[in-house]
Amino acid sequence: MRYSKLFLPTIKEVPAEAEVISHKLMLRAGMIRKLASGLYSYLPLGLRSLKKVEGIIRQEMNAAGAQEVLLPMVQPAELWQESGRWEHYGKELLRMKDRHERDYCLGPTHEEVICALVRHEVRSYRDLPLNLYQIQTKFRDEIRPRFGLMRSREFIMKDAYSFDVDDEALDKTYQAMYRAYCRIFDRCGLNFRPVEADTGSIGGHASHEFMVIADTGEDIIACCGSCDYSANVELAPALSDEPGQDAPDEAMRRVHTPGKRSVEEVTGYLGISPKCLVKTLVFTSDKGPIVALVRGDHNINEVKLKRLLRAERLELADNLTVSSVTGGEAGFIGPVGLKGRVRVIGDNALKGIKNFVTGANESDWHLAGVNWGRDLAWPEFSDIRLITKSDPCPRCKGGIEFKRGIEVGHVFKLGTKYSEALDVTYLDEAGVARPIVMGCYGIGVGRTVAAAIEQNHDENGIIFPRPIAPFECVISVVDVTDEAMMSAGERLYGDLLESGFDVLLDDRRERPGVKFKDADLTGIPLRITIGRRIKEEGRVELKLRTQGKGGATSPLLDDAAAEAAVIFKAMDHMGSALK
RNA sequence: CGGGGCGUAGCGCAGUCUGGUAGCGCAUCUGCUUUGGGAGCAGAGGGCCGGAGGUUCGAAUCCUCUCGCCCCGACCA
Repeated sequence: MRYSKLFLPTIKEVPAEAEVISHKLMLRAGMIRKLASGLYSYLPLGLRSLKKVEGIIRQEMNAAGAQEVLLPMVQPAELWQESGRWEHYGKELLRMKDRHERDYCLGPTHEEVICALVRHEVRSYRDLPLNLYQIQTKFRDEIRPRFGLMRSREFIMKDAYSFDVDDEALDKTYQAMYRAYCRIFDRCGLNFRPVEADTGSIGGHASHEFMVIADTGEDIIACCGSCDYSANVELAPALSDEPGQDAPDEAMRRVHTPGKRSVEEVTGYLGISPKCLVKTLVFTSDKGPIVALVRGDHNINEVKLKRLLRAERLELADNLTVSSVTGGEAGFIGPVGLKGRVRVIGDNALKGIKNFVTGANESDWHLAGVNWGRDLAWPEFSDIRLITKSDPCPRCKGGIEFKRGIEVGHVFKLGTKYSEALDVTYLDEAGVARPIVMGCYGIGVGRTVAAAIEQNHDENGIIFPRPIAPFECVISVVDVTDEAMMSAGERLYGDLLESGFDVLLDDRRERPGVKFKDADLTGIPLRITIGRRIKEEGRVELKLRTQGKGGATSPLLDDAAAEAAVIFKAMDHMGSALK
C-alpha cells in the first residue's frame, strides 16, 4: 500500500474524549472513529489489525476442529422467549419491531440461534461432536460504554458453540478450546492469564476467562504467588476462618455514635478495630429481602451472595426498604431486632466473633458487646465476602496477590441449560433422546486489539506485535522529489511485497519528521528509511519500532529485503521463547 | 437510573460570572523559503456559539425546556 493513497488520518493532539491509552492511540493512529456512544467506525488501519486477529482465530479454531458459520444478527423474539431470556436478559438486549409489529432483538450472543439451527439438523450421536463458530458483530446496549473498543455497544466477537453427547465429551472439547485460546492469545503477543470465572447470566458450570494483564483492566484477578492459581475475585473463595475468640461475654449495651455512619467513622470514634464491627447490608432480590453481614474490614461479594441464593436479581436495597426491614436508617442498621422474618446470612469470618459492635437500628446509636445466640439468633454462615490479601490461596495456602485484567476471552461449559430449554436433543446408541451437552466460547476481537495496545506502547505511540500489526514494515522515503531515493523506495517496496510482507510505502510529500512520527504512532514493527545514504553508499536503514535510534542497521539496498526477513524470523523466535 | 462536568471553526480550547463587532492554537488553502524527528514567514477561507422557547432595544453570555457527549457511582457478557 502506498501511504499517499491510504485513508489514514492521524491526530497530533490527544483527543479529549479518550480516557485510556489504547483508546487515545487508536483514535490518534487513525484506526477508529466514534460515530455515537459505543459505536465505532473502523478505518483501514484498524480494520487491518482486526483482520489479523480474526485470521489467527480462524486458523486456531479450524485447527481445533471447529467450523465457521455466520448467523443472523437480527433475531426473533420467539426464540428468546423459548429460552426464557426475553424476560431475564434485561435492558442490554436491544429490542425492536418490524413493520408487522413482530418483536425482534439485536443479537448480544447467539445461543438461541445456534440451538435453533442445530436442533433441526442433528439427530444422532453419530453427528456429534460438533463445534460451530462465527465472527460476527454483536450488540449489547451497555449502560455505560467506555474506553473505546474496550467496552462498546456494537463490537465484533468470535463466538463458538460446541455440541457433545455427554459431560465427558464436553470436557475434551472444553480442553481443546482452552488450549486453542492460549495459542490464539500467545500468537497475538499478549501477556495473559486464564482465570477461573463466574458464569454470569449465560449460566452453566465451569468457566475460565482469559485476562490480559493491564492496569486499566476493569476486572480484578486474585493470583497466588506460589502456585498458578488465579481466579476472578468475584469467584475466589475466602478461606481464612478466624479462630473462635474466648473472651468472656460482655453485656450488650447501647453506645452513642452521633453522625457516625461508615465503618471508619464508627470504629475511629469508639477506638476499636474494624475487625470488631459487623457491617450490615440489606439487599432486595427475586428471593425477597436479604440481610448480609460481613466484618468491618471485609467487603461483600455480591456474586457469591447471588449464587448462594440462586437469585436471578440482587441489588442493594433503597432507603425505604432498609428501614422497613431493620427499622433503622442506613449507617445505623444491625442484625439485632430485625422486623419480621428475613433471611440473614453471615460471612464465615463472623462465626467466631464475640462482643461485636453493630448498628442499633436507631439513628446515632450502635450496639456493643453483641453475641450470637444470646442477643440474636445465629445466622446461617457462608462465604459471601471478597477475598483479601491476608486470605490463603484456595489451592496451596500461599499468598494472594491482586492484578487488574482485561477480559478478552471467555469459555463456558453450558451443560444442558439451553439444549433443554430449546429442545436440542440427539438419539443415543440405545435410541433414547438426550439433551445435547453444550459449551460456548467467546473472544472479543476489537477488545483483543485494544488490549494488545494497552500492553504494547510507549510515549511515541503503539508498538504492535508483528502478527497483529496493520503493516509489518514501512518504507520511509525521506525526500520523494529525489529520484534516487524514490526509485530505491519503489524497488524495495516491490521486493518486500514479493517476499509476502505487508508493507507500506510512505511516498507522501511530507517532511521526514512527519513520516517518522506517523510510523511510530501507528506502531509498525519495522521501519526502513531511505535517505541520503542511498546516494552516498547505496545503503538504507532498518530500525525496529522497539528500538531506539542506536539499534538501527544499514544494509545495502539489495540486501534489505532479505535482512528484513531475517529480523522477522528472529522476532518470531523471541516471541515463542517468551512463553 | 443517581451525582458531577462539557457542547463555541475539522480538532483542542478561551470568551459566559459582569449582555453590546465571535476569538486563540493546530489543521486546511495560496505563495516564497525550508527538507533526517509533527518547519518558518506572509496571506486567505472557514461559525445558525448543540436545538427550541422566553427575558431584553440587543443574548454565545440571563431564564425554562430539550438533545448529545464525557467522568464517578449503581448495573452488567
